[in-house]
Amino acid sequence: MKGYLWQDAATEDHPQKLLHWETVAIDAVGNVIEFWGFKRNQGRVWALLYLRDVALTAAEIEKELALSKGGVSMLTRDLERWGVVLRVRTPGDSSWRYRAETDLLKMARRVIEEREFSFIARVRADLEEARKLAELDDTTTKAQVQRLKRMETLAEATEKAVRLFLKTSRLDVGGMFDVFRG
Amino acid sequence: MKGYLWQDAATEDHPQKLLHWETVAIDAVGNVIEFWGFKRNQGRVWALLYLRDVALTAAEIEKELALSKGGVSMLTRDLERWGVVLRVRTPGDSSWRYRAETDLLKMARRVIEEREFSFIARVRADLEEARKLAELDDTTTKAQVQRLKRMETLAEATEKAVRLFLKTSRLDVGGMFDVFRG
DNA sequence: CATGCAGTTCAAAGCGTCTTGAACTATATG
DNA sequence: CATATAGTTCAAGACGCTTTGAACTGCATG
Repeated sequence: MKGYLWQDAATEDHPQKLLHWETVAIDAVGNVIEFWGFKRNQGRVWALLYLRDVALTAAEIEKELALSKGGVSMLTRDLERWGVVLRVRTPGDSSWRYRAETDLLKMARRVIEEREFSFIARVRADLEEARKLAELDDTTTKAQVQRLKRMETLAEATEKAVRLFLKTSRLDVGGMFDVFRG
Repeated sequence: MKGYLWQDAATEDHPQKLLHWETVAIDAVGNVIEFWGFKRNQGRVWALLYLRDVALTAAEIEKELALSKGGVSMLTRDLERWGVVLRVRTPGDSSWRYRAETDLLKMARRVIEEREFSFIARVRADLEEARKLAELDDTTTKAQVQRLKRMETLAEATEKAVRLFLKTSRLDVGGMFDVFRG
């Protein structure tokens, strides 16, 4: 059972340039994105770039969010790979800058689709295998086979629910995309 | 990002009385329940009791699933509290026995309702607070307020999606309850 | 009411993931 | 092409959750 810690990052002793409301919003996004199974700091970096609406350097991100140099490098790479952050090089500038590109739900959906579906498929396959093996075994009772089938039903219901979750989020956010791009 | 390890518990060096298909089914249930944010072993204990369909003692559970004494005590207490396992004392028996009572989805739904909804409510409240604070600040641009509103939309969409997930699972499993109780 | 087994508790260990920071590589610039 | 600065990598450390196991409590039974 995952614990959701709500530590205010501004509690740190590092000098913070972030405004209080920025901290609140950035951490809120960090928490949602963690809920979706990503790293909290991936959400925080995206949120900072999105709120500021200017391209920031790695050094600036590092300072604002009190992250390490290596951490920013990895986090921006992840966000870039997922297409939610763009890396730009302004002429006459010696370092890269990062800019929020699109919304996060796209990224969340992609992962749920790729990872969670295959996960549930695997569970279903295992339960099916177990039932088939049990049926070959003389000592298995009819009631046990029934119960294995009921477990399969459980997994199927789960898969169906997740599928619906994705579909809904896609519909819901159809409108949201426009808002985001507006 | 959580890794889902699929280790076959039968790989252990402990003497196993579990049949192979039992192991497969029990671990599959453990994996789904972990996906829902519970402990893998809570699912495994429930699955063992459900498959066997007889009341087992803590010592038997401990042996079958290769768990510790203290672990079984805590796991059965959790399952009992959630109402998915019943503790029974047969006359002339010096120890308690445990029996699977109902399906697991009920328990998963309850937690998603209680914990995840309040979680998302908190995210929404934080984003709203941030926006209100930002609006009081002269240096905040209109675009920034817009972006904060868009983040709220994101959280709202998430909440809506989770709500739909619950509703569907409840409907879906309306039928499943009967199957489970059949 | 003594004895032994069943059951509980919780500090410490285990384990997996995330983050750090120092060494390294790549790139811009004089 | 030398030097400084930006960016990457990854082993080690930090952190949080789960499990263990030994000390403890409670309960049944003679």
